[in-house]
Order: sequence, then C-alpha cells, then structure tokens
Amino acid sequence: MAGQRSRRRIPEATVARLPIYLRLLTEQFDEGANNMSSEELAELAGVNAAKVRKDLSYLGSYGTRGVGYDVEFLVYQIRRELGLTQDWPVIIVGAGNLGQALAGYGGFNERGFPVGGIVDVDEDKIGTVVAGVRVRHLSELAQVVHSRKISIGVIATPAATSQEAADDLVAAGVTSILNFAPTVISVPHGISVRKVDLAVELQILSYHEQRRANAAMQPGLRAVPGEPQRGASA
Amino acid sequence: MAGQRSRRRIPEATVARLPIYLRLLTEQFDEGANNMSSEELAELAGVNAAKVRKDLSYLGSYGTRGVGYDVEFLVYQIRRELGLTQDWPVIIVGAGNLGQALAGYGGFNERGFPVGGIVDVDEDKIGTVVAGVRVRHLSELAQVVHSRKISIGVIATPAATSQEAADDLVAAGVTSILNFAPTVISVPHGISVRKVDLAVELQILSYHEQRRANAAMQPGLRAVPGEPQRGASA
DNA sequence: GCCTCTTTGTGAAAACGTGCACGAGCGCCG
DNA sequence: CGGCGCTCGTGCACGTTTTCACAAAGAGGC
Repeated sequence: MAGQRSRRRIPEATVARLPIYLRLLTEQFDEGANNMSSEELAELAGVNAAKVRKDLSYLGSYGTRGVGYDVEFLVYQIRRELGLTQDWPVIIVGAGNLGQALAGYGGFNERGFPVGGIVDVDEDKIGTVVAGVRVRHLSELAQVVHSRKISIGVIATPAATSQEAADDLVAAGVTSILNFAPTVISVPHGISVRKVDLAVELQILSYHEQRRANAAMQPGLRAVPGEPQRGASA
Repeated sequence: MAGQRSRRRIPEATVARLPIYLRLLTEQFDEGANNMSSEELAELAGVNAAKVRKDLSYLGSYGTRGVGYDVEFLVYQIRRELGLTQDWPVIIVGAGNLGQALAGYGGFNERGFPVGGIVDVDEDKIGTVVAGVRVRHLSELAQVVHSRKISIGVIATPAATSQEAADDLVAAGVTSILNFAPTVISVPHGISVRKVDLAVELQILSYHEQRRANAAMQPGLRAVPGEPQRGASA
C-alpha cells in the first residue's frame, strides 16, 4: 500500500507546520498518549483541525476514522518526511557572539543537527574550542564540508560579510543555508535559504503596537509630528 | 490628497517585507542614493518589482512616475507606518544563555528596541547586571512594565515555563510577544505573537535536503529502512 | 508646448492557502 | 451482524497573495 507518498510535493506552509506537530506528538507520546485526534492536535498546535488533517494527509492516509492517529506511527512518518531519520551536521560560519551562542545551544545536537564545524577569519579565535568544536580558518571550510558530508550551513557573520559567507558555503557544496545576518543573500537556484532576523520580527510587532495606539485615538484627529517634504535630501 | 493612508489595513505579507525594504533603503541612502526605482529595490530585496510597487502603494502614492521613489522620504514613511518613530522598550523574561545573549545583542538598542528590563526566577541571577540592565525577580515584572511603559515582551525561558511567562506578560499589560521558546503559547485575542524557533527552521531545511537526496536516487527503488508497524507501541 | 521615454499605480487573473461541510470508513455495542 | 457514533479525508468555496499587463503621469529634449 501507500508507497509513493513522498513523491507528491508537500506545500511549504505544511512543511513549516510539520515540525510543530512533531514536537507536540513527541511530547504527548512521552507522556503516555498512544492515540490522538486531529482535534486534540489542533488544539495543542493552535490551529484549525481541518488544517491538521489536510497537513497530515500529505504524508499518506495514516489516521483511523472514528479513532484518530497512532502517535508513535505518526511521529515516525513525520520524521521520515522531514528527513530526520538521519543526522544533518551543520557548519557555522562566524565564531563571534552569535556563532558561539549557537554552537553552545544544546538543542542543536539534541535534535539531530550536530555542529560539524565552525570557521572564522579572526586569527584570535582560530584554534579556540567552542562547545567541543575547534574553530578553524575560513579557508578550511570546503575541506570540513566534504570530510563531514555537511549539507547545511549557518551564517553567523556580521551583515557585511554574509554574502561572502553564502558564496563560500555554496562553493563548498552546501545546499541549505540558515542566515542569521540581517541581509538578503542571493544564491543559485536550487539552494534553500531560511532567514532568522530579530529586527524584522520586532518591527512587525512594532507595526501592530502602533496600529493599536492609533486605533485607540479618536480617529480623524491623528497628530503626525513633523513630516518631511519629499525630495528634501541633501 | 493622500491623507488617511494609515487607515487602510496593510496585508500581513506586506508588513513582513517592509522592514526589509527599510533596511535596504537606509543602506542605500547612507551610500548616497537619493532616488530608487521599484526595479532596483526589488533586485536588492530579491523579489518581484510589481510586488514592491504594490507593497509601497499601501503606504500611499509616494513614487514619481518615470523617476522612482525618493529614498529619504520613503524611509520616513515606512518608519512611520511601522511605528518606528518612537522607541519600543522590551522586557526580557529569562536571563539564561539566550536571555543574556539577546540583551547583549547591540542591534536591539540600535534599532529602537532598548532593553527596558530583564527578569528571572533564579536567585543567583537576580541582581547581576546584563548589558547594563539589572536582572530583577519575575515578581517585579508588572511593575517594570508599567513604570517603563513597555508593550513588547520577549520570552527567553525554557520551554516548560514559556506559557507561564506569556501569561505573566499579558497580565502585566504587554500586548506583543516575541517567543524564542520552542512552544506554542496561547494568548488572549488581540495580543500579537511572533515566534523564532531554530529547530523548526533547521527541520524545514532538512526536509528540502531530504527531498534533494531522494530526487537524486533512481525513483522507484527507494530504500526505506525498518518501517514500524502502526500501533506497535507498548 | 508637444512628443517620447520611463516608471509608477492598480485592475484583473492566476496561484496559493484556509476553513467548512459532509461522505466514507472504522470500532464498538447490543 | 446490523446499527450507531466518532473521526478521518477531501471537494468546494472563500480569502489572501502574487503576478501580469497596461493606462496614467511626470521629466526632459527639441
């Protein structure tokens, strides 16, 4: 039966939710739950039950009508679909504050993403050991990537050198990049990039705060302080 | 003319891109660019030019046909729309590794989100100073929030206590939350929540890696190791 | 002042994601 | 073994987001 489930492409929105379901299901399993309905899972995940069912249906028909989903089985299926049945070592570019914090973050290893290498260009940092991994020079990047069969790179450099880091990673053979620098990096087609940008998140929240503040005022008499004229630049 | 631009609601997808445009425009302005076309900005942001124009059109009609956008003026308008004409102090809950790293991250202050307070429950941490801010006890949270007029809270606690932290923040009057714990927190209607989850990001990348690996194999003879039977739990 | 060139602003269409509603299937009880 | 109750899987309608395509309009040359 259900053989080529992984053939069909899973929508990106669903892929982004599967890790959430996975974590919740794992937790529930550890607490002794063997079976779970889409309703329960939806409640925990804070989403609509129909969405949960549709998401899970992309994996195949693994539920039992009238009963729900077998938690252990579903955990396995999601892990399989996400490629979590194997470890994916990562290489961190940049051994500054952020790079060190990331390397030191235990959850990395624990969830199947061991730190396979850290590189930097700062001679002072090279040779130091962060979270059990020796910091190497950037020039050794390709070698580390090959010898450890690394596919995922993490950019933890300053913004100014993030594009360079991306180029180096791609040249070394890395095909997925997690970018912590507040920049848009450009990569060849076929390379996956995800971005984590603190400032963007805060600014989105700021927008909503600002909106609340405006809504609270009498609409109509909104005070807008000193608005510059267009074209007023030096 | 363009008076009540901020009345209309801006689509969430657009709000998420405005901070990117803002950063790029600011950079370009600092490098002496006074004018910019949607095409150029789209190139820098890695998106479609039509999207840029539509996004910017939500702010009002601030471009000049045949010419482009006045960079300084646009920077001001985006900042205004995002509520960045004022500072938004944040309170950090959790002074562990992550909380300290966040507090120490200069970009916070620099971008208009000064750390207005850090709280924890660990007696050993209380009283210590992180990035110039004294760590206080969780019980003082509401007081700090009120006295500093804080609207944004950052959860940097372990997963187990993140919901509690969220509840405390909401009770104290915070209306926006940035959650770094790998959990789904539930909050009353009207509170904004954004999530930053490292593990989720890596697992999404893992999915794409796995997909590439599968695609590279001869389709049809895919080796799937030891698949468990459903309902095989203890 | 008019013509041409450029780039905006925006309808309309296409693509994508979400939520409802309900048929289908399974387990359990009598 | 039939009926009942529960929950999955999914077609369909709706809302949102993206993309296309083009009229509108300013700038500059002549």
